[in-house]
Order: sequence, then C-alpha cells, then structure tokens
Amino acid sequence: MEGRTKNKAAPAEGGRPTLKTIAFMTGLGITTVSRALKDAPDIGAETKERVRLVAKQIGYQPNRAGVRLRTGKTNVISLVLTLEEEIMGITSPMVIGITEILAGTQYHLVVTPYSSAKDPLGPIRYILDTGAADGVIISRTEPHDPRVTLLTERRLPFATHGRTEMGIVHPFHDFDNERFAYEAVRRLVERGRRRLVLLEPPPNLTFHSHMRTGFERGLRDFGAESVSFHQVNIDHSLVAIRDEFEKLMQSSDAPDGIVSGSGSGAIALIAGVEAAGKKVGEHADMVSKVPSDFLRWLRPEVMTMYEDIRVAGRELAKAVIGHIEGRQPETLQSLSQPEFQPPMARSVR
Amino acid sequence: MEGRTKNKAAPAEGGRPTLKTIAFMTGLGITTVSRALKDAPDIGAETKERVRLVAKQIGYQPNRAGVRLRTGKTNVISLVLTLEEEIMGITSPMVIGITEILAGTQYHLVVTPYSSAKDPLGPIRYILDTGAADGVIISRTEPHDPRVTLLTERRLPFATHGRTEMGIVHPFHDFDNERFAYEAVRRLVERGRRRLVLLEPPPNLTFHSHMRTGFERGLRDFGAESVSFHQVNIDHSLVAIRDEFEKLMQSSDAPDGIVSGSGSGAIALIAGVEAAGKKVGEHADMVSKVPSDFLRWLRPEVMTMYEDIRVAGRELAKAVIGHIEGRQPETLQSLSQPEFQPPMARSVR
DNA sequence: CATCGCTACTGTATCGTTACAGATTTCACC
DNA sequence: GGTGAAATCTGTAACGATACAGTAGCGATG
Repeated sequence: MEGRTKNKAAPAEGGRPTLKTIAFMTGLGITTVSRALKDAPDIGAETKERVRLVAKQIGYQPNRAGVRLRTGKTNVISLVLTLEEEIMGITSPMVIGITEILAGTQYHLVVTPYSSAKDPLGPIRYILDTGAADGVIISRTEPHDPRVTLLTERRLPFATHGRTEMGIVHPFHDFDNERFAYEAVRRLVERGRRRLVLLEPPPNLTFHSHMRTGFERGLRDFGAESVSFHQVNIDHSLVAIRDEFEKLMQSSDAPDGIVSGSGSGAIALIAGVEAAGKKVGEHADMVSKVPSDFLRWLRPEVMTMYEDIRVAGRELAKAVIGHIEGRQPETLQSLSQPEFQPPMARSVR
Repeated sequence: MEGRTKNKAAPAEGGRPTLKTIAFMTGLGITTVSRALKDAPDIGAETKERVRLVAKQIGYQPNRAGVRLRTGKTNVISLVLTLEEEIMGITSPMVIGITEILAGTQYHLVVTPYSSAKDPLGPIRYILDTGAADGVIISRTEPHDPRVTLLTERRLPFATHGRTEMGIVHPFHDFDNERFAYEAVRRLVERGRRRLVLLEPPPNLTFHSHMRTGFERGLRDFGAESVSFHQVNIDHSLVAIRDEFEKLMQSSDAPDGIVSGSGSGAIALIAGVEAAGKKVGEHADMVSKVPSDFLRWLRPEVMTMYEDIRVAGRELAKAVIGHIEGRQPETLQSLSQPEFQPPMARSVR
C-alpha cells in the first residue's frame, strides 16, 4: 500500500465528480486542481492542460453550494416582479429574453414575486439580507424609486426596466416612450386628426411623464389639441377603461385621435368607442404601443408601434451582468426605439 | 476570562446571523440550536422556546448554501421551458401561479430554458447531474415522454403540465381538452353548424389525441361531420395557419364550424376566414380555447372557453411539492374543466 | 452503591470550494 | 558551492449547516 496523504484518498464512487475526483485522477492536490481550472498564474501550463482535459472528460461542474458557501457568489440573477402583472403578460417574453442571455453564462434566473404593490421593498430586502442573488432586475420603475436607492446603498448590482430621476447613475433599459407618443401624434395629425387623447401609464411610474412629454411636444409641433382623460390609466381594469372611454366618446368633448400607452388598454378603448356607437378608423384613429402583434391581426385599423419585450429582457440581463462584472453603469444603459408596424398585408404569402 | 470552548467564540459582528450567533447569545451549543429550531425531540421545551425567540428577534434565516452543501436539499423548484413558447405567452400566468404557491414556502423558482426542441432532455440531465433542484415542472408533455421516464428512474420529484400514456403514475395537472372539444362541437351544432374543422395541437403532444377524441366523440354524439385540416397545427406560425385556412375556406370543402385549440391560432383562423371573403358568425361559427379574454373583447362573435393558466401554475406547484414531501403521485393529479365564457355584455357597469 | 436508563445537551467530522501561508525543486549567479 | 529567487505545487482552515456518536447529570432499581 502506498502511503497517501489524506487529501489523496479516493473519492466516493457513485456521485458526481468534484475537485477531489480530478485531484485523485491526476495525482495532484485539490488546491492545484482548483487553481488550474481558474487559470491561475502559478500553475504549470502542462498541468493546466491535463487538469482541463480530465475535468472535461468526466464532465466536472463546480458544486454551486460549495462555491456559494465559500465565496458568497450565488451565480443567481433575481427577477423581481409584482404578482399583479399586466393582463397582456409582458413577463413571458421578458423571462425568455433574460434566460436567452443567461444560458451562455453560469447564472440562473430566480423569479422573486411580491404580492401587493404595498411592499415593493420586501423582496429587495430579502435578497439583500439573505444574499440570495448577485444581481437584480426590477420593473415598474418610479422617478424616485426606493428600491434603486437601497440597492445602490448596499452595492448590489441591478438593472431597471425604465429610468429614474434621482441623479443616481445606474444600468437600465427603457423603451423610448416619449418618442413613441410623439410619433403617434404625428401619425394621427397626418390623418387629419386634431383632438387627441392619451391613455397614459399610472402617474407614479417614470414613463408616465416621458409619454406625456412626447405627447405634448407632438401636439405643439404638429398642431393639435389635447382632450383630457385622466380618470383611468393603463393599470385600471379593461372594464373601467372601456366605461370611462365610452362616456368620453359620447360627450361633446369626444376626441378624434387616440394614443394608447398599452396594448391591452387599446382593447378596452376600442370597446369604449364601439359602445358609444362609433368606429375606430372612421370617427377616430388610434395608435397603440403593443408587445405582440395581436392587435394588428384583429384590428388592422389600429396603428401599432411594437415594443420588443424579449429584447428588453436580453438588454437587462446583459446590463446586470455588466454591472456585476464591474463595468461602469453609464455604459450599461440602453433605450430602444418604437418600431412602427406597417398595416398587416392582406396576404403575405 | 472564562475558558470557553472554541464553538462558543463570538461570531463575526457585521454579517447576517448564523446558528453560531444564536448559540453565542443563548449560551448553547451550535448543535443544540440547530436541533431546537427543527423541533427535535431531545431538546427541552424551554430551551426550544428561548432559541426560537432569539432566532426570531435577530431575524435568523438559514444559509441556503450551508444547508444545500450539507444535506443536498436545494429548496429550488425548476420550471423547464422551451425558448420558443407560444406567441400568446402562457409562460407569464404560469410563472405567477407557481410563485404564488412557492411564496408560502422555502422554495425558490428557477427558470431553466432549453433552446431548441431538439434536446428536451438537456435541461433535465443538467438538473439531475448537478442536483440543481428538488423538483421540476415540465410542459409540452408527450404520450411517451423521455423526460418523465428519466425523472422517474432517477427519482427526482416532478409534475407535468399535461398527461402521459406510459403506465407511469406521476403528478400532473391538465386541462380537459377532450371535454373542451366535445363541448365546442355541441355549441357549434346547436347553432346549426354541421361541417366542422379542428385546428389541433401538434401530433407529438399528448393533448393532441385528447382534443381529437373529444372532437370526434362530439361529431358522433351531436351529428356532424369532420372537415380535414392537418396541414397546420397550433405550433405553426400565424401566417402559415391563415394562409392554409384561407385556402380551405375558399375550397368547395369549406367548413361552417371551427374549433380552435389555441387563442392565437384563432386569430390566424379569423384572418383566414376574412381573407377568403367570409365572416365569422355568418358563414361559420367558431369556438376557441383561450388563456385570456382578449378574443372576447375584440371578437365577441367567437365563443371562448377559458383555460386558467394561473391556476395550472398553482396546481403544478402544489403537486411537485407534494411529490417532494413524499405523498402518493395518484393524489397529486388534477384536471381542470373548460369554463365557457358568456358573450361579453355590451355594457357591464 | 453500582448500574441502568433517560433527558438534555455538545463536539467532531463532513459536504465542495477557495484564500492563505507554506513547501519543494530548479537554476542562475557570484 | 552557497544563496536567493522563481516556478510550481500543496496542506490547512474556513464558509454554515447537520449527522452521528457521544457525555453529563440524575433519579430509579436491584
């Protein structure tokens, strides 16, 4: 029997390979194997080669719990979302987009929900307190967002879907809602519409003011006037939106051009128009932001601008990872432009 | 200075509390604290009380990496999905539903995607090999699903969205697609339709045959005939579906009743009908399964049966957890019934 | 009074990894 | 041929938790 030191004892048979397995197979120490796999400078080139070869052969994959316990690195990105996500789920393409990027990395995606809008800081605190993730993605961003403050203070990398206005430079991805509304107005005016209404985002979210600004700039630049409609916003139920809009369309103040800040909102607006006995495309034209092309199929008379949520997911994932890797936040910001969708061809063969 | 044994050394100041912190504060041993928190029988009642109190006060939460490393328990449920999920994302409500249940437990939800349909076993193997999760939820279930075989063999708890036909008893949640198609036929026949067509799921998925069976049973029971339409299924692009359906509607073989196995498919079918110069509700009636109520808003002439994906998510989460906890698989199976949605009232005030 | 059994508690080893502080060999240089 | 530095490799301890094998104290028992 050879007198082996204890680190060189044969590893357990059945289980998955660990550093110990490779150490045993190569005759090296566990430390050496660990350092070889990290390409440390104090390990010989040939040794590295051997270790890498064996590791690959036996399909070694570092034990996440071991790494996490020792280093604190979780290799987890947490997507924080409210349980009350929009009816026309943007969550789906968002998740897909994020995972597309993470697939090429060691990161896993954990979805962390919070039940009501009353405690947006809950999940953030949980993640900070338990060290549950290396990075966080948040949505429904507000101009003065306490989550951003907290994450920045505690130095946990993150990226926001939407911008803030607090003077904190942080990674984000956003859709250019100002541009969207501006272009929407342009198109309505081009069609001869002059009395325009906006179904806006809820006032607490940052893109509320972006969209309003674009809308109003459009009114000025293209020469149109605004019809007030603040009773409901895109967060309200479709029924509420329809009912309010029906009233508006029946009043003497009825608009002839409609800009909808969300695809599902547009559906309710259309219903409101029709409940008032009018027709979109005839008594009024409509432009809507949409996350899919449903509306285009079902209501080709509505002009749509596409917001690609899947791309947003990809950008956000890249941004958090960049932040984790220490890149400068200002280089991790992106804005995507609305894509005007041409009317659906009657037969695209 | 008291001569303390080394386990009683004061824990690090700043960090989060560990068992050591509680041990130090109570004057007990780490082991005792651990066992007290697990309500082990060999710990005194008063001691347990004290430990629990202190733990609560300082907000102790077990370190997941520590537990995972020592016990192998990950406290993770993995949702495995294809990157090519349906256009009308069912992923979104599914994720929400799952997290609703997990919120009350120690489990986290990790989303594990696989890029192409060519390697459905990839993510399963990954989870098995790396011990990445305590349980798995899979969708797009096939009658002979290799993922189910593998997971069963390797004894990893799981639940499937959809059933299998392999004689393996396992947890699942499914929508009663047979019943849906049967009821759909009933309603079409009630409206005087006799030549019916089905836009079916892809043949490899289990619910293909369920839906077909229900459809055919309906034809027999209610007295109608089938119009063949197998060129496309709900997995095809909307454009492909529309184009094929347009041809069918223009042919002499045109159906007068349409059953759509998916909400997005229905959209393409409607477009096909209209491209052929006909109208739903006039030349043909349509019943569609839907995961939201869009279609009802935009095309009230289509009859819809609602499949509540959020509930499916909840059921699946409960089922995996049940399986993990060792309950019998046969008690973890559920089938949800189609909900016929009454036509949208013109004004629900 | 020695022994037994019971209750209540505790130390040690371990999961897989990495930081850190050596240890060994080789070789250039004076 | 002694010295030192460079190159390469290695053992130990620790992260936080738990399984396991104890130990201490105490009253009951023969």
